[in-house]
Amino acid sequence: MHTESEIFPYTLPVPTPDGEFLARYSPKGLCGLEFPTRPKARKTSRASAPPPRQVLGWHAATTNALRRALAGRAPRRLPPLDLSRGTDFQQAVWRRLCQIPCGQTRSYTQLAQAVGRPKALRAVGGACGANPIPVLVPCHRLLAANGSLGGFSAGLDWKRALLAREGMAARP
DNA sequence: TAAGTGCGTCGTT
DNA sequence: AACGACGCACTTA
Repeated sequence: MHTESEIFPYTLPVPTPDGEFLARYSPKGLCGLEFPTRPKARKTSRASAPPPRQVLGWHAATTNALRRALAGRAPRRLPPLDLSRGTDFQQAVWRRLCQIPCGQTRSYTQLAQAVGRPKALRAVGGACGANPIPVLVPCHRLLAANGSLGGFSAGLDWKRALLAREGMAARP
């Protein structure tokens, strides 16, 4: 018997000029995105179970959105994002991140205020580090209060590059 | 100015 | 109970 939980998540490659990202799909939508991993063997999608039509549609949206985001342009349309695996606090942070327009930045403090926990700025950093869909959920648009980069799970080079492509300059 | 230290704060493990 | 993708005050060089 095949239940959804046995088949999902589907993992599909996303070829981009920056390398091959990996997109993961739950029954609800895109639930994970991974930066290109260096030399190793690619984690392939389950060959035994071809993705349903719906997932392929989502994946097309993901591919277009990601390529556009990597070029420093706002995606025209996003696949449904499944952020349900996060805590309430994390989901609140992630949703708020999605409201920061391309080409703009906020501070960790500002985001903490925006989710109604003005003193939880450090926890906001933690939530960013747990962001399952980087780039499309733009955690790279959060900078430290003094304008410096702050941190980035995938490496500060990525954060710098993403911001630069959006026309943002990181403070030396 | 730049770099390092200490501490408050709070969600997560 | 310990640990951060923070921020601020303060000390040193």
